[in-house]
Amino acid sequence: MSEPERSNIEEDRRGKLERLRAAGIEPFPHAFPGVGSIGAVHAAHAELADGEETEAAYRVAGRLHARRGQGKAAFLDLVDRSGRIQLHARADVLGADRLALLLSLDLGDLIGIDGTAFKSRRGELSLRVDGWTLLAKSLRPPPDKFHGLTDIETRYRRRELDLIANEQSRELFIMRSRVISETRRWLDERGFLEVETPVLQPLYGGALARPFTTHHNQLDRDLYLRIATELYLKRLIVGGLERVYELGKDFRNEGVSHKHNPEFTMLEWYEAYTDYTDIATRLEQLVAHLADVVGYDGEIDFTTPWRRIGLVEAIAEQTGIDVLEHRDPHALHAAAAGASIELDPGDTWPRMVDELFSKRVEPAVTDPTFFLDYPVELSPFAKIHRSRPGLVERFECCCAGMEFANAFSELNDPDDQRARFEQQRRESEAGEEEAQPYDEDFIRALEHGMPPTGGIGIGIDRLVMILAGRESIREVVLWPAMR
RNA sequence: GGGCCGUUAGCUCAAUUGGCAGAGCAGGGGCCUCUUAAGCCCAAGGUUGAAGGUUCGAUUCCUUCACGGCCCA
Repeated sequence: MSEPERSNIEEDRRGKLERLRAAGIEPFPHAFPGVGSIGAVHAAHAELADGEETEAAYRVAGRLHARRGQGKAAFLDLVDRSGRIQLHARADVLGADRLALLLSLDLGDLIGIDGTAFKSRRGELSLRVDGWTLLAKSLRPPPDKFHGLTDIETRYRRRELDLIANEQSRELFIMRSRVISETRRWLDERGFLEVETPVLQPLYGGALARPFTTHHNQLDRDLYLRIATELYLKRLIVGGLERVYELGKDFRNEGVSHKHNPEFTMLEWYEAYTDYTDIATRLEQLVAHLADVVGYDGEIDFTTPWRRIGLVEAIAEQTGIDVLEHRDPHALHAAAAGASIELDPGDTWPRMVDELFSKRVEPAVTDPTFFLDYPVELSPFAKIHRSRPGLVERFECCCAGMEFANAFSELNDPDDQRARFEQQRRESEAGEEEAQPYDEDFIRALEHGMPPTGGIGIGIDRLVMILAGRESIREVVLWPAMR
């Protein structure tokens, strides 16, 4: 993008920059040691009475956010990551020249403050400015100090401005960071090993999705960006690492929507000697813990144990249709039509089941719920159900109308896995673009023997949406995909 | 991909049936020592997303395009 003509406001700021330099002030110094957080100042003086003064000195730093002048004194607002604090700058403390220079700074400038805590007569904790340092000159005007930045496109494309202007946005991404670090800590404490598997893969797999393709110049071959970490992680289970997880980006070449971003953060973990019911227990404990840690105070009840219901039973509950009694597309289509639900008559039976679930069951979920046991056709990596023919041991977990986790008793019979790949190949040849490619290396690994294993994938972006009460994935991804 | 809506000053928003494009904040010049969306006075700030069309005259009506939002696929 070419540099647009500067506005008068920018010219004014550059003029001020030169005046500061002429006055011997370095507008871009190298460091400001010993900075404390504004939040810590608030925490230390919560009990101060209105009008009460202290001797407590602090060094803080942040962005100049507002200014209320009074001639020979002024109030300024300083904002850092932890919050906002009011500054009181007085000519009788600073001297007329330093006060004037301070007041000549622009909103958006980064400054460091040495100050003494007191509470104003109106009851606001403040710092009396004993000294100040310009830390970086801002050459562009910040967003509106009162309205913040409301234009949605600008908030996504120029997230730094959103973070400057909107405290809720800042809090959300701090919360997201907490969710991720706490998840790692929680898994580490339980003996899981964090691993890193290839993002660039010669063959993609582990999910029903279309991949992004890229090219390695020297090897002169196409590579895929991973759509899941599943198959590599299970090879680590074969290798004896027993409990592994990976938390990172997956990439799926599909449309964007309020719950889909083409690159998204996925947590997958695999635990030897467990099945999907053990995984369900771990998931509900982890999420309840995260909700507690981030101080969740919304409508959703994360109290464990969560409801567990069969997928078939859940569909029957919402639609009155027992899909297992209509085990072919014609019969199911007719049954759905009888319940005033329109299905695509060209779909396969498992697709219709998936459609009924997505349209009727998922949207009705508020509190977190496990939906257990899926048609085998939809689940090429899940183990056959120990007692229900035609189904596999799999659950999806939904909350706030949205799926956010998917888990199986992992298929470890290499011959069955080979048969599933063959089935996927037939679907691919029939035009199914999301079918799995045959992965011989994975089969060979299974042939060496994989212990019974439970595994799960958790959509971290969606989990953050749920915990933050946001309706759009774009609100919880720093730079969401834009056209 | 389809439908609906939007794009006006740095930011947030107005503008009657098609009739001189305005305000608040920010920025500039002044006044002001407990204010907090501080206040008061003065001056400035625009290719109304882009291109084309209708018209004496277009922010307004029409067409196309770009970008975005919401809903649907």
